Amino acid sequence: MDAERDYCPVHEAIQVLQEKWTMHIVRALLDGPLGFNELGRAVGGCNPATLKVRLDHLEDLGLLRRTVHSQMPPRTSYELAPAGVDLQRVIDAIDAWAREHLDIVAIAEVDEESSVAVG
Amino acid sequence: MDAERDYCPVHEAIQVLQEKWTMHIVRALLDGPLGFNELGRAVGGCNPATLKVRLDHLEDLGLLRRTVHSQMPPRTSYELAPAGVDLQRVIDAIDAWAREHLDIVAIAEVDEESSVAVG
DNA sequence: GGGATCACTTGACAAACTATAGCACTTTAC
DNA sequence: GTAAAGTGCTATAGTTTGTCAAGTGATCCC
Repeated sequence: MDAERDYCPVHEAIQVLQEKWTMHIVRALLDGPLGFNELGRAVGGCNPATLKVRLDHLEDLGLLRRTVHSQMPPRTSYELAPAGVDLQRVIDAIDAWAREHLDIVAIAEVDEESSVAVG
Repeated sequence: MDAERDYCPVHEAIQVLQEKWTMHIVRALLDGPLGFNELGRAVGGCNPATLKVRLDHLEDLGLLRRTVHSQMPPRTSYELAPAGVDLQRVIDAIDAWAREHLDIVAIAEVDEESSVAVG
C-alpha cells in the first residue's frame, strides 16, 4: 500500500507526477501564477473537481502556493513554490525528449513505415 | 478529444508519461531488458492487464521493443528502444528533483510541522 | 435586473486500473 | 510419473480515479 518499506524519492516523485493533469498543471504554472479557472483552461480543460484535488495535493507537498486575494468575489492565485519551480528541469527534459522523439512519431504517421510490423 | 488542434509534443509526452506505471516501466527497463512477469514485479506490482496495455502503447510509440524468444514455453523480453533509452534524462531529472525536494517531505513527516495546517 | 465571471462543491456517472483465476504448455523437484 | 511452479498473457469482476453538469453567493458590466 505504501512505498515506505524501501522508500525511494524517485518512486514517490513518479507517483505524484503520474497523476492525471499534474505535469500539465506544473507546466502551465511555470509561466507564472494563474487563477483557478484560468489554470483549468491553461492545462487544456481539466475539470474543477480534479483540478482542486491536484492543487491541494501539490500544495500539501509544498510545490505550490495558493493565495486568496479576496473571498468575495472569489479571487485566488496559484503559484509554484521553489520546489515546484525546480520541476522546470523535469519539464525541460520531457520537452527536449518530446521534440526529439515524439515529433518523429507524428511524422511517422504521415509516412509509411508500418510494413515492418511485428506481425 | 485530441491535441491535434495545436499539436505540442510536450503535451503529448506528458500524456504518455502520466499514464499509471509508464514511468516506472521505463525506469525498470533502463536497467536492462526484462520478461513480462519480471517487469511486473520490477515496477512494484503492476497487474498484467494494465502492464500489457502500457507495453503495447510504449511499443506503438516506438519506445520499446518486444522480442519473443519462444512461444512455448512463453518467453518474451521487453527492452527499451533508443527513443526509450533517451527517457533516461527525464528519469534523471525526476531523480535529481526528488532527492532535492521529496526527501525533505519525508523528513517533514517525522518532524512536527503539522501545526500550521490549512484547516 | 440579466448575464457573465470568480472559486470552488456536490453527486451521479464513466473511464481507468486492480486482483485474481485461468490457459497451454515446460521445467523442476521428488 | 506426477505435482508444483514458472512462462506470457487474457478475461472478468470489482474498486479507484477522473469527469460532467449543475449550482452557490457575490460582484461587475450594460
